[in-house]
Amino acid sequence: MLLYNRPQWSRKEAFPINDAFQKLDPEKQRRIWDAVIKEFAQNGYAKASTNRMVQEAGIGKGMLFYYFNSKEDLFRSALEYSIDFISRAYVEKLDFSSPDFITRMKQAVETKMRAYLENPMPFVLVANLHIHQDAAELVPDLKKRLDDMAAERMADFFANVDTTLFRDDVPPEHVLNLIRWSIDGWSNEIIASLQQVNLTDYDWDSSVKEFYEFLAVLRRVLYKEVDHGDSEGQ
Amino acid sequence: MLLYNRPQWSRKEAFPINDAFQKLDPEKQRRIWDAVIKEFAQNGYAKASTNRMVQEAGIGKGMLFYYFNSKEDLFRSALEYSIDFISRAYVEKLDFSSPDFITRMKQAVETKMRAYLENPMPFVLVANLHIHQDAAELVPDLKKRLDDMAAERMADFFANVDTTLFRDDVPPEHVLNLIRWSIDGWSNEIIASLQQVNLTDYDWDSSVKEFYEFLAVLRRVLYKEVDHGDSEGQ
DNA sequence: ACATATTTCGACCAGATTGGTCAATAAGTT
DNA sequence: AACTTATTGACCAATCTGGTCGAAATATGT
Repeated sequence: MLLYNRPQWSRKEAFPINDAFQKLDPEKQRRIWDAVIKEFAQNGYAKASTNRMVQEAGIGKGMLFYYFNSKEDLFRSALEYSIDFISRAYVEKLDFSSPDFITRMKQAVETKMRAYLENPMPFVLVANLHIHQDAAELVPDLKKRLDDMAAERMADFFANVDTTLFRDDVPPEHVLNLIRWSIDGWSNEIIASLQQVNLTDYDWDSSVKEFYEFLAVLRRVLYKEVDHGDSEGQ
Repeated sequence: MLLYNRPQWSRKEAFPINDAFQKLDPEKQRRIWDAVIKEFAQNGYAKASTNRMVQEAGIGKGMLFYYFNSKEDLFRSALEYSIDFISRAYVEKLDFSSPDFITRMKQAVETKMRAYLENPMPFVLVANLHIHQDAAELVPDLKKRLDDMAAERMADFFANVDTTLFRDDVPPEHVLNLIRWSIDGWSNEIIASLQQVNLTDYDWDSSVKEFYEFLAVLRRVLYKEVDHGDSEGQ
């Protein structure tokens, strides 16, 4: 509507020129996403400020509304981008082939760690969604997609686990919880300590080694006794 | 100073009349604290809105600045109140007399749960302090008091633990971590499920029973084998 | 070289929100 | 009645809000 006599140099309102953003230098895209997602993650939708976003991203105010047409579009795009990244870099790389639950958890936590280090903000946004109702209500479809994704992941995660590996004087669901919570606790502390130390000079090797030792301990206390010879491959 | 010739009906600026607030109906005090602390906990200092506070508390705007003189005073008072409550209802009730780590953890988690249910907002405020720099910077002394309190609690917690109770094919620090993380994971899930269900009709009995079973499992897998006969008293 | 198209900026807008004040009044107290 | 205390919400200047737009810079094509 009204398009016919609108001068061509102002196609702005005609349809979204998101492609202008896509054509941007990837580094700049990343800077913008970081600033935008961080602001939304910290403040939800209503209280997030587009002014602070452009300031942190180091771009002019106009550009944000040139790439995305409105704050609402921007939020939707930011969440879509986050879901895409998490799917691609984490969820789709999960490997449920092993029936050994600890092996599964190990693979999952490593994959998540790698994805988180490559691009942490999407994880933060999604994790904080549930405390910002206004944001979640704005995009019910995306919220549902996320919930479904989480539910499906959970189901896959616990499907076809070989519980006969577990010691049999303890109910298997307790063993599963124990493993889950221990590994969560471990990775939470890693992430917490990560935020205080420079990423580059963090001692990953010794951290990974500790993690493997920790998994071995879990095996020893929660699995059936096994003819020893170090069960952990790689 | 300046007190002598100031008209008595305006002692307002002379010194804080916090006592006016103290004399309030305790229920009203509580309503106000809930609103105030919630707003600060969610938004930090700068982004918290006194307007929203008075609206949620159901009092007139003027009263907030009558009880407390400024937003800054208000924040300080709110954090002091929170620290006091946490100390009184949680930290001071911790019992480190038993050398059995699981017994200690059990007592601690029960105490914290009770305190949290009685008055959750102070815990939320203190837990969120570290993600709101502006708030923490405003009251460096209180921040330090909190950090010291946490450090001291941690130290007491691990002091004089009888590690000979633990199975000796696993390093004791791993056993300690395993217990800590498992119990944290358990209580996190309780709190999460609590937020979706009506508090009054939550099935506490079965939840507590599950917790005890869970502790028994921890004992079985992490402690030395012991002549059975159910070790858990009460 | 020029002309046209695309990016980029930031001053600017009206409307909302900010922390804080204060005159008016309601509720107690003596 | 006289006086003190508690309470309100309209009001203030200052700041911030999402969003616009003209102008300038840059890229592209010829």
